[in-house]
Amino acid sequence: MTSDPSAKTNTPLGFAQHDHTTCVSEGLKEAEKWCISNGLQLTPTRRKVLEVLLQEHRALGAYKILDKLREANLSSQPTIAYRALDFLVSNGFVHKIERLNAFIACVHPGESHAPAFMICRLCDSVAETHSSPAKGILGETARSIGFQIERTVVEAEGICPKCSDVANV
Amino acid sequence: MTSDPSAKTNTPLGFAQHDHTTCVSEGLKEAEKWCISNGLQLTPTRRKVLEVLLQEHRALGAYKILDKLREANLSSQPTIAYRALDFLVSNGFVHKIERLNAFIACVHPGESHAPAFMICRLCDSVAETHSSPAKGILGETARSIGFQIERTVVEAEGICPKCSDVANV
DNA sequence: GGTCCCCTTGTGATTTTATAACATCACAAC
DNA sequence: GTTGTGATGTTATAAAATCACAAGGGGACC
Repeated sequence: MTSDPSAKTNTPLGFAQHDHTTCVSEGLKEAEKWCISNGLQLTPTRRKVLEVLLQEHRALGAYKILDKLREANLSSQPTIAYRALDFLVSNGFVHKIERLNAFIACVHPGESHAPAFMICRLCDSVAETHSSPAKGILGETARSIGFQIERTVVEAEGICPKCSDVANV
Repeated sequence: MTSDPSAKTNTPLGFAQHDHTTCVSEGLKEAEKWCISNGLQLTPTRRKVLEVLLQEHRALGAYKILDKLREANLSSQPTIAYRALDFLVSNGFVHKIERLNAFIACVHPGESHAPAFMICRLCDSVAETHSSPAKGILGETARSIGFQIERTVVEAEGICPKCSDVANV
């Protein structure tokens, strides 16, 4: 099975080829806009953390991020990174990948969504897409017993198209 | 392997009232059967860990479990607990709740299934049900881009019926 | 009986991830 | 100027997970 990376609007970034330079600049621009219009501060530390994450379509652990902060002559204590991450996660710019205890930049911040992730266990890349767990069996069950879903974690682990191709060659 | 003939297949335990004494004994019995027929050893440590988890319909962290092992005069090093947990998870007797970095006994071991969990953020109880993420939008996306899903993590966070009632009284 | 292999456990150290507790700083409002 | 608020700084510690290596225990096989 060969993957066809040629663009499909439905193709999640991360596994697909794309103009990556815009990912960072666009992402930062989006965040800035959102912060301004919501009275929030995209401070240097927060901005740097977001930038670092936007540079990769993979999840980074908090301590890897901390290293990057240190390189940038910003503060170097765990608390700092976690605080920035809290802010970014709360505001939807970054998601936590629970399966990896790591963080990844959101590919379409601002939109409210129920994100889902595909994690390649070979190359560690992560692609974001969306799910609607509340519409499926889980949602039915929850409604039937009176469980109020506030948030869902949906993470699929497996093999990405690239690694799949390599394995078949 | 059928484990649960009664009609509660659609009602997750954990939030529901039920005869809890059987949860432990039945769970252990199931595990024993499975191990015997598969040439696996349900050693004292493994058995104790499973027992501890069966006693609660909530997730326990590895170190909480370790405490219980210590109380039972079994070994007290993290490695011990993690090894037993690995075994139990691999064989489907226990699931890891990624969101909580904690573990919970499976309510219907033996059946192959894609488990999903509902986690109450107020009382910390956890109920297991099942999902079919591969059938929804996520599955479609994965197929369309050639991502091979091997395993899914589906965890819903929210408020359980009990806590919901309390809040409304 | 011996010995080999495999699975399991024992032990100690270390790494990775995350939070607690408390002090300080900057800026705007009053 | 004082106060309130949000952000940062600093130190310490808790919690979760893994690594490396030694040793026991029981079948299978000769």
